[in-house]
This record gives sequence, C-alpha cells and structure tokens, in this order.
Amino acid sequence: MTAEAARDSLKQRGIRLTRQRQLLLELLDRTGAHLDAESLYQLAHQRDPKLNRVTVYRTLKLLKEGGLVDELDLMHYGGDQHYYETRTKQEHAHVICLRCGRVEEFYGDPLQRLRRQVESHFGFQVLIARTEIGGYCAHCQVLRAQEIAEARRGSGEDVEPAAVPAGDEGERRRRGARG
Amino acid sequence: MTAEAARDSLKQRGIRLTRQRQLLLELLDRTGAHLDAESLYQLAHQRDPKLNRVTVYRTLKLLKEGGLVDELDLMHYGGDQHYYETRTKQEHAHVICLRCGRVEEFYGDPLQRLRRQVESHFGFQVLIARTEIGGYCAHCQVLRAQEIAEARRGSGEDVEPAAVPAGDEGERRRRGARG
DNA sequence: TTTTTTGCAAACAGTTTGCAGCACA
DNA sequence: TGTGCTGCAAACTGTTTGCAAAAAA
Repeated sequence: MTAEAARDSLKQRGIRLTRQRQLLLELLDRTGAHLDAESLYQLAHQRDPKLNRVTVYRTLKLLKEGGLVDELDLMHYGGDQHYYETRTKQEHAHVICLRCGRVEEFYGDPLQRLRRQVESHFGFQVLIARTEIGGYCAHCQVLRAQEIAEARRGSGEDVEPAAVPAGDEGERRRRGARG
Repeated sequence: MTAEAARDSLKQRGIRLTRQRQLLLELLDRTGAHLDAESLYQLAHQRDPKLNRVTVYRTLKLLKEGGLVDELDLMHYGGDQHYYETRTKQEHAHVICLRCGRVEEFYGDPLQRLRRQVESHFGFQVLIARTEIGGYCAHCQVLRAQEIAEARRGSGEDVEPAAVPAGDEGERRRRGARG
C-alpha cells in the first residue's frame, strides 16, 4: 500500500489528512515491514517532536480498520506488542528467529491451499490469515549449539529453553520514555 | 498432554507438584481448548477460592517453558490476552469466527507442507508454528448479511467494518473483578 | 466556521515482580 | 528442614479514553 493509495482511501472515507497522518503514512510506507507502535512512534517523534504516542495508536487503528495495514503478533523475545505491516503484498507467513529476532517472509502455495481448504471444509469466509513460524535460522542454529555447549561446560545449566520464545533473559527492545 | 504426562514432565525438571498446580493441570487437561489465563483462573478459583491469579500466570509460564502448552493469540473480539492449549494434538490452524467467536481447528496437509517448505527454503529449524484464520463461519455469513441490510435500512451506517476484528462495539468477554 | 483531530493526563487491561510466610520433597 | 512456591500488593507495559485547544475542510 503506497502512501498515496492510502491517502486516497482515507479521503474517500471522509478522514482528514493531517500533517501527523501524512508523516505516519510516509514512514509506514518507506519502512515497510513489521513495525510496532513504539518504533513507529520513535521514528515519527524524531521528525516531529510534538507528535504524540496516542496519535500513533489512533492512526494505526484507523489504518487497520480501513484494511490498509495488517496487525501481527510476532513471537519475538517475549514482547507482547503488536506489529504492523502495510498491505501491499501477497499473503505470506512470518518466519521468526527466536535467537536473533530476524523476520523472514515466506510466500508459497501451502498458504493459498490452506485458505482454500478452510473455505471449502467449513464453508468459512476467510478475511484474515496469519501464520507465524518460530525457530532458529540457519545461522543461529550453529551459534545456539555453541552456546549450549559452553553453558554446559560452565555452570551446568544456564541456557534458555529451546521450545519456547525466550521471555526472560533474551534481549528486550529498548523502551522509550513515557509522557 | 494428559495431566499425568505433564506431572511426570514437571517432576523430571525438579518442579514441585503443588496442590494448585495439580488443579490447574487437571483443568487444562479436561477443558482442553483455547483457555485464557482469566478463564482458567475463574475455573480454578471456583474450586479453590484461595488460589491467586498470579499463580495461574506463573503456572502457565512454567508449562509453556516446558513445552506442555502452546500460547496462542487468537483474534477474537479485539481482546488482547493470550490463549493456551495443551500440546497433545497434531499441528493445526485456528479458524475463528469474528462474529460469534467460535474457534474451529483445522488439520490438513498444507500445514505440514508449509513447515517442510520453510525448513528447506531457509534452512530454518522450526520449533513453533501458529496459524490463525479469521472470518465468518457459514452460519454468521447469513446473519451478518442481514445485519448489514437492516442497518442500511435504519440509520444509514451502523455496522462494524468487515475486514478487521471487531474491536470496539463487538461483545466483549466478561472480566473478572480484580484483587 | 464547523467538525475533526490532536496532545495531554489519566485510566485501563493483561501480566510480572518483591517479599514474607507456607508447604512440598 | 530447607528450598521452592504461594498470596498479596504494587509495579509495569501496551493501549485506550475524556477533554480542551488546535487545525483541517
């Protein structure tokens, strides 16, 4: 969804195109993938220090309702915020490395198959589909094996469980000051 | 995951099997599908009025870390809590009606295909996979069409957007008192 | 110049944490 | 009989809301 297309869509719904919304649209458009509200706020706040966090939430809600962005719940380091991505793209799954946090996108026929099967099997009208896959990327599989070996050599048991997103000790995203 | 299997698994990890945990395990085991922390707490609290909400959260965390339950983010009526289900079952997608809130489970080869393709395509080691599909069930498609027609006949515009989970005006789950 | 939208502060919902006493192994 | 667990209260994070001032159309 380009910023212009979004602008048109909003205009048609009789929604005013304020300076703040223009900025947020532009940032969403250019940054593209997997932003959370806080990160979007940080980016916007840099360019317009008056812009408030609340405006970000309100704008995201608006765009979500207009079908211009999709809301995701990525299983990053245990953070529980929502992520947003613009809705240009084809249906895709999010493939998330639980160690480095990198998010890949996977396009492929299983997703369309799944949608069709659900529609025909349940007589369901599919409006949204989200798939997220967590695990270790090729790179981190190696590093993780090393970490485990080292931890075992050391204190005995000090590594996070593997079957589940980190949660406690994993790096956590920096958090902007409130107010 | 039967309650007994869970008990064994916890015992092996040197985790104590307290009265509270036994109760929670039993409830999870019997109730099965898609409980949120609050509902589990309500159920448990009925049988043991001393049991605290915090214990529910701590136990769920424990079970999650042990891979005994999976955490879901179902796109119900805009509620943002997590849901939990025991990990007996085969991989499946959650199919959620955005009108009536009913959750179906879909088992089928696209899910296994997807997993295999992601593994081979990225060299990724898949640990968790979640798929949720939102839309209208066969029953609610009809009702929704009626609702829209009625609303149109009435005030003009009063129906929720269709492309996005309700959020504002949709029925919201009852919320247990705090403290 | 009317109707939206913003910014601020404060509320809210879901979840986590610190600590003293209780209870499982 | 000690280490781990619970309950309580209070903190914390992400998000929403009420209201007066500011700004689009």
